[in-house]
Amino acid sequence: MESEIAVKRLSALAQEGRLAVFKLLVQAGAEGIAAGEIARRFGMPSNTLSAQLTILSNAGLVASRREGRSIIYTACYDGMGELLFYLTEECCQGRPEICAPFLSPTAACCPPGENDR
Amino acid sequence: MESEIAVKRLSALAQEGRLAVFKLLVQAGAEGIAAGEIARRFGMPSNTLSAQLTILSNAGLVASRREGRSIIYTACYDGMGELLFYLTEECCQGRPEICAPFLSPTAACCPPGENDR
DNA sequence: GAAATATTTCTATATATCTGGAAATATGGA
DNA sequence: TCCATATTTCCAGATATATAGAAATATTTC
Repeated sequence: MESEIAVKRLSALAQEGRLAVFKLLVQAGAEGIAAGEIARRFGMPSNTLSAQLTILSNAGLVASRREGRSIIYTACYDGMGELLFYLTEECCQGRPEICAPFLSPTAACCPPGENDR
Repeated sequence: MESEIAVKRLSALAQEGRLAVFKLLVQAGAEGIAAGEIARRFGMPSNTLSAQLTILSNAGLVASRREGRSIIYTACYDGMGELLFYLTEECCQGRPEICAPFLSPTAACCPPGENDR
């Protein structure tokens, strides 16, 4: 991953509201949660939340799909995994095999099939 | 970890310059690198770098020790590990054992003894 | 097609962050 | 003590981010 993307993802997560939203979506799994429902849970105006979701989405950390009138957001586990890998890949004098094999971008956080976008 | 600390750490890493400095220190290991040497490598004014290091330090991502006239900075692998754990701990419907056992705060990124503060 | 619901886009204001010049502080050596 | 080196602190201007009101867009239902 390029550092530019890593910074974008880190920035997206570096805010109380967005981090809370992201964690909620991470917990929610593949089913996801509608934008309105998220706003309701956090008592946030819908337009404010929409801006937050756009930032997370542009960073590749969440995805969305329309379902009727609602737009359902889900966490992108792959995007998260790539970031975790980037943060640790060159640890220990460039010998990532020591500490980060389990963090490889292909090692999905959730069981296969559960986190397909 | 409290979300406030997570946000602080994410914010600290969410900037090109600081992320590069942090990765450099992660690669450097326990030996660390002097502030001046870091500034030289990145062609950064010393006061600008100092501000960046202060932010990383306040976030608990780097530590420093004085050695003669120089101040040596090192990565805090534990602080990093805690953050990674926080980001993944409630993944998969609150069953972290599925995806994050290897990310536990006690699972050091580097071999034991190499990353003691 | 009109009304209700869900979400986004436009826009502006407030707030926070980034950067580096200049001065201050700390250490080591002559 | 005086000077050179290493780093930090103070400060201010430029830039970026956060928030939300109002209007616009999209979808379903009647």
